[in-house]
Amino acid sequence: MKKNIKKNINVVNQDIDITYPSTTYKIYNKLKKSLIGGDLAPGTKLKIDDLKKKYQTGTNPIRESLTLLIADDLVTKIDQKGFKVSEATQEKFNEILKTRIWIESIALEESMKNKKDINEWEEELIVLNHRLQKAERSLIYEPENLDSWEMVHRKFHLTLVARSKSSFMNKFCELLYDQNMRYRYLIKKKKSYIKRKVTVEHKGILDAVLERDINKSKSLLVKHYITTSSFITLNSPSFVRK
Amino acid sequence: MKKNIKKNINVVNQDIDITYPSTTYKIYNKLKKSLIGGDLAPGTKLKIDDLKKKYQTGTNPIRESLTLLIADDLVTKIDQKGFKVSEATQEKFNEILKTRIWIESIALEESMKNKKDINEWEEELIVLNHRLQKAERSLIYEPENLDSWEMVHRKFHLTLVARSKSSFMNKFCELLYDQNMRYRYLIKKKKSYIKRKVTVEHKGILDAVLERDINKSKSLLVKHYITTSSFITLNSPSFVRK
DNA sequence: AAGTATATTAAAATCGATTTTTATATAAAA
DNA sequence: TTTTATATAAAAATCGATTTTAATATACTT
Repeated sequence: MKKNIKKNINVVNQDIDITYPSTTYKIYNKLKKSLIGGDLAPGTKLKIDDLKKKYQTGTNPIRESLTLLIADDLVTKIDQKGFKVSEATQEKFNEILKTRIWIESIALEESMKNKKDINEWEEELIVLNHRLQKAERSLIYEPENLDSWEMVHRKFHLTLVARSKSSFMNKFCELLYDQNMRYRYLIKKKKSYIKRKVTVEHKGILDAVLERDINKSKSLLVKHYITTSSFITLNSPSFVRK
Repeated sequence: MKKNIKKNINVVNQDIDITYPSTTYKIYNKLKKSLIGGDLAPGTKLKIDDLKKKYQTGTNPIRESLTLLIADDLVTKIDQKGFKVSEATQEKFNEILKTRIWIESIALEESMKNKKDINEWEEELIVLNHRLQKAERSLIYEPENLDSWEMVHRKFHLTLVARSKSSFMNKFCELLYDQNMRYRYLIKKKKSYIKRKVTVEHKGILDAVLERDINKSKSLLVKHYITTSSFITLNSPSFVRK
């Protein structure tokens, strides 16, 4: 018996193929949303049976999703003892900030040195920045809404550093961005996060990129990260749960 | 019914706990060895049923191992279409080399700037280099033998860059080292790899580190990587399988 | 012959039950 | 009381069968 009608759905006299993602993929995304959005407190034990009930599915998709989330450093596994939500500490946040600065400085420089399709890239950044200025900043994390401030912001920053011609660098940047985002939402949950006006900073970075001034761009990007991070740390002395 | 006697084995009048790793963990390591050692050709389809037979185990440990290997970039998954051995291309190798140079330059510099326990670190490097000079270089990959040239070499290089105080940097370095190692073994399988005399180069890097000359150390490390890579690329124009 | 629909086969993905291991509670000994 | 052993409960890990999806082969149509 079929659960879903998945193929050859007849729509206006034309057969089209609709392929749905696997259960694992869907659960992975739902869990990831909860983890980054701060709905699951750091250190929380992730029991297979509980998750099976919650997501109405079997052992396999749950375990596979959790295994995927290890790579994102959102879930931690101890062999034979199961999974838990990765801890969030001040030290780890400092590592994320530091590493982002190291990695993204290189990635931005390489993106700017890379002349291939540089005009298209600059135009894309202008459009993304424009959307960012218009978007309303929400308190909740909704990755499925690609027009949300958060998702446009993510795209803007990742596009900035995407042209180093290294898929590894791109992956590292993405990982670190999501890690950083998680900490922002953890702080929000503590209601101690001050919504900053970052509009001017983004415009500054964009202008420096358009001027093709590599050092200025890098230093503004780094300054942007340090300023934001100081807001996170000053207002919340510790992430460590009780 | 128990498959293994795993606990409270009485040895010389004393009960000790011996805990064996999970099947998943064991299969993961075996597969990783095959993937890095070049026993599994790039692009090969990894069928669950075949692997179940080969490793005499069920679906779950196989799928979970493969999922773990995605994070190592040794296995690629397409949703609903299964797993395959990650492709190995000249472009990807160039990316690995480039990214290693970027990342490890920072990591080495930070390792040297970090004065905490610096003497112990230098001594550890001296010992590792000594062992490296003595070790015989083998053609096959045996990660279980920690005294093998390959494993000592790995330890030497990773120790060199391990003190940046960023667990992310350490993870990136490890990932890239293993990726690079895989390409070396793929070349070996093609019998086109010339065993180089790298002893002098390692000694050079070590001496520069002991002199605490950061720029010299970095430039020798980079030179070491570029020289090695030129041997890989020159002697084997393409990794792409037929 | 080339394309399109249908049937068949193969493989991926999932399920639910079982086994193994760990964690907790209880009882016995020092 | 603290420690150590044993029993019980809970959770992780695994298994084997079933379901779903994709790939392939076959028949049908233009």
